[in-house]
Amino acid sequence: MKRQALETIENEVTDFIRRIVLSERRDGSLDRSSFVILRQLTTHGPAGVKSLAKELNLDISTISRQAATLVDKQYVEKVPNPDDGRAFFYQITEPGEKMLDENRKRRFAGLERALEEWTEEECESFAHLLKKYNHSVIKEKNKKQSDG
Amino acid sequence: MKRQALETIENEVTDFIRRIVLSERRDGSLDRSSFVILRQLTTHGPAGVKSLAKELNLDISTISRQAATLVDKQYVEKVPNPDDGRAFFYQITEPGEKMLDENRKRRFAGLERALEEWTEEECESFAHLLKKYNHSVIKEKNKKQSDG
DNA sequence: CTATTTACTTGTATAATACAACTAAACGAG
DNA sequence: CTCGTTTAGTTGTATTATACAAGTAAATAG
Repeated sequence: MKRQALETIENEVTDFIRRIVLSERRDGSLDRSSFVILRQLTTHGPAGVKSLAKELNLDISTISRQAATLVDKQYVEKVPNPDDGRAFFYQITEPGEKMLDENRKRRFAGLERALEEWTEEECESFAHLLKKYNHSVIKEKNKKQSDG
Repeated sequence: MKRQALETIENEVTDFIRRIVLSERRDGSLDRSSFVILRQLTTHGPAGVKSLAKELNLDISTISRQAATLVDKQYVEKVPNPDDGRAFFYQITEPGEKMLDENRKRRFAGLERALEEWTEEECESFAHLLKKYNHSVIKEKNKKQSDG
């Protein structure tokens, strides 16, 4: 029955998050927000705080500070926008890319160890459903917003 | 290829978390930690801060404060342990159960809306894999700890 | 009966976050 | 061109979840 499945998802999701949020904390290196910003910058190209904030669903001020610490660590460069004296592009640097890559690898390795005994089909199915889930949630959120 | 699937999982998981952590924030009512404590108390019965901390993988002090706010809100009662003058049991109250239940319903409803168009098979499969994932991660964590 | 351990609380610190106030550049109306 | 308004970004302040360390009081071991 679908209801049963949804209940399980609901329960497991809570655990899922707590577990990951916690495990990330100890992970050393990049915290989640830095990771997410760097990832956004590589996958979607240079951007200013405003668009980053929008893309990542965070407050501008949050991004502003986090980006500042990334600049500090020299993982990103703050390039003035030639067409607008107020605006900047944050651009990932060589060391930033490297850091992101290492982090990805580390995260990936943890996952690989955990899912060692999963079959390929299970992995693929989970990947697919997780992705689908994310899309469903985005869609639902947009719908809700346009409803008012 | 399994590697591809794992990469997708890794990517999607990051989004997944950010999304949920954020959406929970606006949810009003119970925050995640309160929710988790209440849920733990209903599913595993009354417990003191120490065992709760262990079960939930949080610091004792964190639980202590969170439990205190739950006592404040009268969602749990702090019952002295008759066999040990230092110890207490936190016990969910009637209003606490009600609150938990409402929250579960609300979370559930959100999920249901988001997954409206999923087939039953997809839901079941996702529920199953999420659960399996959680277990895999716990197992991996324990292994890592016993390794040293 | 004292010393140690245990269950819990409280002090302090950090990190991620939001909202609100601020600064400076850009833009639009006259 | 100047002035008021909007926009991009920063900074002040507050909140929340968290951990670690120090403290308190009860229990237990010698």
